[in-house]
Amino acid sequence: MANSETSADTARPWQSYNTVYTNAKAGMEGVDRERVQRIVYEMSKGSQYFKNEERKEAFIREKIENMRARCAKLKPADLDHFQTVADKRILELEATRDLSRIWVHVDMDAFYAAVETLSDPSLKGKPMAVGGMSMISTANYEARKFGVRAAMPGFIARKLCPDLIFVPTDFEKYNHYSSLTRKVYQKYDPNFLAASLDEAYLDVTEVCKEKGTTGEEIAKELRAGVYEVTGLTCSAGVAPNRLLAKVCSDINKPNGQFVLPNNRVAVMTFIFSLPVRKIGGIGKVTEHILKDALGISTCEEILQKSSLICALFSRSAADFFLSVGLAIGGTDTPEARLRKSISNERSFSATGDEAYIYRKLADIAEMLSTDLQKEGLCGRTLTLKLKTASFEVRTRAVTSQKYICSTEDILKHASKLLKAELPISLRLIGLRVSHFDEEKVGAPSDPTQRTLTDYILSGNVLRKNVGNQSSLEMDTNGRCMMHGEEPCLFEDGHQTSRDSLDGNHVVNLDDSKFTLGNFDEKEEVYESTSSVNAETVCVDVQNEDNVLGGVSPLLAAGHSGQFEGSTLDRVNNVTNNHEDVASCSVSQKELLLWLNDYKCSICGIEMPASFVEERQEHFDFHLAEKLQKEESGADSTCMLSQRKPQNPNPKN
DNA sequence: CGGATCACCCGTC
DNA sequence: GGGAGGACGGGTGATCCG
Repeated sequence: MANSETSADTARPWQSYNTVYTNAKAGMEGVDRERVQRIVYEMSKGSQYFKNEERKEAFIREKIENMRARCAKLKPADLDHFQTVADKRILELEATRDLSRIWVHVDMDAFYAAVETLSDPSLKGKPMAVGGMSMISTANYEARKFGVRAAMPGFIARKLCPDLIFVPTDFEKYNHYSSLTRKVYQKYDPNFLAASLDEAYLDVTEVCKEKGTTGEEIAKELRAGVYEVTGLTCSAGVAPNRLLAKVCSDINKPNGQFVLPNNRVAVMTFIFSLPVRKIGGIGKVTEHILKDALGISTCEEILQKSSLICALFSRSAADFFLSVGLAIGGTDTPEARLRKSISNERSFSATGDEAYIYRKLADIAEMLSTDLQKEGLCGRTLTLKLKTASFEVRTRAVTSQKYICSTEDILKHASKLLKAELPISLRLIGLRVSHFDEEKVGAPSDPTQRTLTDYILSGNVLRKNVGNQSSLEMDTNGRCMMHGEEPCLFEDGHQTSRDSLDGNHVVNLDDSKFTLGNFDEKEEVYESTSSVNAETVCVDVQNEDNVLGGVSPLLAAGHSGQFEGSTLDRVNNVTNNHEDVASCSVSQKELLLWLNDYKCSICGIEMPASFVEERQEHFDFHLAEKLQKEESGADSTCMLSQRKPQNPNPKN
């Protein structure tokens, strides 16, 4: 073994190579950690990738040093002040606690691998991974015993487990099984949130009441149901909010469940012993920062060091951490959110060949344009992403007046951006379009758009008087994505949507909830406990600035920006969201048509989710039908022109 | 000074 | 034998501009 690189430990250098692959994860019990770490280290060291990891690591260490220095400079008076701030926030957050809901988080066990085993039973019992030499998506439990894990490059996995069988990914198959599971979820919560193909959150409060049963029983029943229709096992967590449910589903994995009762003592006991890393939204870096800058490893320590949290982090970040410490997470059914960007990127073996690079760029531009047109979107901002041969990532962006979506326009801007970076040796090129027209276009109450929206919504998708999403799709961060419709259309029935922080990630849901719920009436909880009003916030800013002025100008600036930003955002979003609703992309509404993600709500035809293009066509058909009836209205052209797709009458 | 934009970072599956 | 993904959203600090 070589031990040149790291200075920390001369005998066992790999011990200081912090890889994510040795984290505690389901199925990792009994893994020879040291062996895994050593092999990963030896396969990695000296590579460009490894060097880049070291560079990043050094950067984080520096950041941590800065934070420690800032901590050290805090005087007792400052600490007092921040303790006061923290205590106040904790009280406010505590007031938002809602223990009345029962949430279930369902997580399929080694989903892709399990599906592959289902279609090829000979794989059963053998170590297997879905993915290729460059990257593994999922490994089955047999493979995990060797330390093989998701997100690990295949060639390292093979070294860890020479008999490992590789199976290429097949998303159509996973989609199919995913939709089968969702039909089961639907029965327990028609508004369930799909977090990914293999994960979902269900609010089973109502169904528990109806059936006079417990969350535990429901979870058992639901898992049995999933097994029945798919032959696949899953695990579940039952808890009063999503943040906790997610943690709980991991506890008895695979094919198990864990129930956290709806009482404060149980919840607090549970959260206190939990390492922060278990919380969704706290990854490797944040864990590292909390640990080495603040000495925080468990959730309990977050509360113990709440003054430091408030002193060092922005308000939104501090709020997130504090609510984690309090085990407060999302209990509402969040509104659908519209897509904000769309992107496409590809890796290839590093090259400096300009002709090749330009060709790749053109390919990606084309794929991106296709995706945009599929969604009927155009955007003003184009971002070029490059990863150099040394794994350094750069982004370069332009924003133009015009909304673009054609391959030519994209390529034109992208080439310009790329040109400025040449000469360069690259291993990845990506393009992203954002700043969609939705955000600007459309009067708040354009009658035509309203009509169309109503039309789509009226497709019998609505169920209970609260929440009408046929099924919300959440993005990878646990945020909710389209599929459903917009909050302000059902404001009246949707009052539950303003608890503090969504458990699944740091902040924004919180902000958007404010705005979407729009703060007129019915603000019981927040009104009294939190500084919702712009005036209050501004006063806070003044105070903070004054105090902070003597401590850390940098921090003070950060704080004030934060406050003002969020205030403004709220104001902006109130208007924007109304506009969004009115002008929401037709295609983004498309899924409203598919009951149970399967059956057209208008004509009843059945079409699985994987028939993407067929569905689009089918939707266009209904759209055209509808538009023909209504076409007399001139306003509709405005909308059609932005929405692009193959509608009967694309004007300009 | 405030808003818009940019660049970069983090986290998730 | 070398080889470390793709897509998305959010946060934040810097900088430019009017």
